[in-house]
Amino acid sequence: MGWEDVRAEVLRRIRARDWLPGAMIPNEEALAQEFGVARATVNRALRDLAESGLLERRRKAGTRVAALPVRRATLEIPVIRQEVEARGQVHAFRLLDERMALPPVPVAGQLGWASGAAKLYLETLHLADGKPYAHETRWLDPVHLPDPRPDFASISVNEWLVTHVAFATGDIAFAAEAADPRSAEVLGVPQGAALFVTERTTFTAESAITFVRLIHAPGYRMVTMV
Amino acid sequence: MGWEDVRAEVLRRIRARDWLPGAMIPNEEALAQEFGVARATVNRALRDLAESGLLERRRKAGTRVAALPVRRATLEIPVIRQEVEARGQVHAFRLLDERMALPPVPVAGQLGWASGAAKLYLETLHLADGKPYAHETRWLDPVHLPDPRPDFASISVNEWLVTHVAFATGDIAFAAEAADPRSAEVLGVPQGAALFVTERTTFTAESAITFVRLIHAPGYRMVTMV
DNA sequence: CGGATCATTATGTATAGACATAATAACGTC
DNA sequence: GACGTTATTATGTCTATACATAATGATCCG
Repeated sequence: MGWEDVRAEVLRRIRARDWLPGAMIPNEEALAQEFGVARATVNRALRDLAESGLLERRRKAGTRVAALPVRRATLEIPVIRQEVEARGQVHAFRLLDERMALPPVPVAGQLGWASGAAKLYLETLHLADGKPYAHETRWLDPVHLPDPRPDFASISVNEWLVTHVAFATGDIAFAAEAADPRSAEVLGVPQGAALFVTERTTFTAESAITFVRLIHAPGYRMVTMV
Repeated sequence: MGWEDVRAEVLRRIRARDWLPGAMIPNEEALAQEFGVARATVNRALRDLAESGLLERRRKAGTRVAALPVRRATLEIPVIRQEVEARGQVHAFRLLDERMALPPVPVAGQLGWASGAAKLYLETLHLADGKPYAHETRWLDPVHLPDPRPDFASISVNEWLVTHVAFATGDIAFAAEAADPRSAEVLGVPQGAALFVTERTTFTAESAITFVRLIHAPGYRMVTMV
């Protein structure tokens, strides 16, 4: 009887509605006795279910089945190359543009960059089996780059960053947007087509490193299991 | 020195590039000695970092910093009412349609429903502060409903399901789609507008319960931290 | 040399016992 | 009855120890 067995049994009781949404369940001590395991084992199982949003736990108050479960799904956010290769396709990319320029005010603002400071702008087209897969536009603070700059035509910016710049925190946003003229041209779709967009901001402890927009080709779906 | 402190210190070393991507880190025993804690405490910390994709662990092979980290972000998928209320707005909904009908072949196929069997079709408009927030279309197997059916005009289908039907597994997909005539009319946007769509399929152990499409009003963004 | 076998090793998990912590419930006082 | 204090309780975490398990590397044998 391992902690996964305990979790499975608890999950079964929730699904079978032995324990109803909003109802308290027995405390760890009692469950440990019932299953004949140590309390730590029950704790591990219940903690896991709480992390995925099925249980709500509070000290002293006890454990209850979530009434309106906020399901937590984990999204895997791979490097594009891995994503394409996982589909059994060949990944390639073309660096379309690379120049120093003034970032738009909203971008500079969100990243805490002083307005009027030029940053590196990079534009890349990712291909899967030779067909457009995603249009990447990126603002990057060149402070984090060595001199001379890496050759981003041969190694993708993202992969260079993850292997050469300190791991970082950040946030990710997903949205639907109409294709602007540039993305439409690059991806070979009509202007105004509905495209899935991923925006990612990455920070080190002190300052913003980079802001990327990934505009995916039509038909892109992000899938997860619950 | 708790496990969160251990995690913080390990994370610091990864970010500071003391431990490079792809490199091995000391084993649990050694770290436990260094930090003056039990091995279980180190284990908890390293396991947590491995779950979020920053470390790769294999028995006997040891622990290494992920070379190309597949970042795992957790998405919270709340009930719409909670989502709207969390934004400080008032949630309301209108049941637009409720009837028995034949589900389209792709829907029936994905859910494993026999073709030719009529199911319940429900169409709902969710409002935030009186403005269109999301257009919900749903196919539901009436097997899971009591007779007579609940009054879905007064309690939203989703909330009725989570509180009255056994918890279930399922999958969720996100995509960008152009507004079809019906969604455009209901949400008050031009046809072809880029809309964010969430599709969710829910199963019990045996059979499919429901398939929902949530078509969000323009401007909808799904955000997560890493 | 190739391949099967076995010892070694790092992580994975279980255990009993202990103390910490947060939150509730009970109590006493005014 | 309202309010502040204290006791109680369930979860949270840590420790030391033990054994399980998977993967590697070394060894032995044909």
